[in-house]
Amino acid sequence: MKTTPELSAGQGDVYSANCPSRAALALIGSKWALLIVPLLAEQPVRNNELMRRIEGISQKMLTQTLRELERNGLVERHDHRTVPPHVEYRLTPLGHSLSSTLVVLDRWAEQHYPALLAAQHDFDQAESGDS
Amino acid sequence: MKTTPELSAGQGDVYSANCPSRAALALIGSKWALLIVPLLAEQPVRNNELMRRIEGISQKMLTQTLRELERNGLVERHDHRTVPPHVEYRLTPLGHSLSSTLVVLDRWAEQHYPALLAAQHDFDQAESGDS
DNA sequence: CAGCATCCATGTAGATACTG
DNA sequence: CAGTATCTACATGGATGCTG
Repeated sequence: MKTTPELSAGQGDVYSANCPSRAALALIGSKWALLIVPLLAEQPVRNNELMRRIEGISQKMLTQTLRELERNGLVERHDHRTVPPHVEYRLTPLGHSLSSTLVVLDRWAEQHYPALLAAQHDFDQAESGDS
Repeated sequence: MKTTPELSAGQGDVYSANCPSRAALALIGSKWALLIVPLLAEQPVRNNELMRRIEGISQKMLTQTLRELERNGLVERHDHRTVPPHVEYRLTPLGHSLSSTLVVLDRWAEQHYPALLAAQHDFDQAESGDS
């Protein structure tokens, strides 16, 4: 029985600076991918609807993130080639497998952010009050 | 008293730009927190060992991330106040609850990065080859 | 509607040197 | 050993205007 499992040792893990899993982690942990992927898990969504449902994202970052997700095989882009343009984004099977863990992360944030805010308050109080 | 606010839609979710859960998500999804938290889940770790085990992190980013995690109630800092200094970091219960989802994310990256690399290859091929 | 190009402000992160 | 301080390079990301 290993107390330090394969998580922390050797090649092929996220703790190795040169392992590509680092880059993968950076992609899937990026600010907007964290929101886009779980949203696409429900059903295919168009560019414009993504803009509306993800508050605060810019067209630039949306396209940029979608492209990167597409490039990594997590998202498929379907251009209906109509006028006016109609482009749908949907998850690949690989994207769905990722989404199932990302939704858990999103829900963790939604459920626990009050605790984080409370902790921040206490911490900042102690900071200003210590002598 | 409601300890768990509405989680479903509208306010209180990560898709609302003004919701603090966005900031929470940014913290827990940050490059280094993604690595530090699961590592601390195993057992308390000292600063120096974190530096060694997390390849590529700088002292600055390590301290900075640990501080932010501490401020948000995810990590506890134990200063033994000895000479030479001996400081241990460990997860709080809240931190452990987060860690259980982060380890899944880390493992996803480790398991699927070959698929991402393959997709990148195909995508880049198609890019340069399309007409 | 979808998206690209450009400019520009800010944030992030590394290197280095110094301190309790 | 465990930080802090400072400076700087670079990436991130927003605003705007234009195109198919």
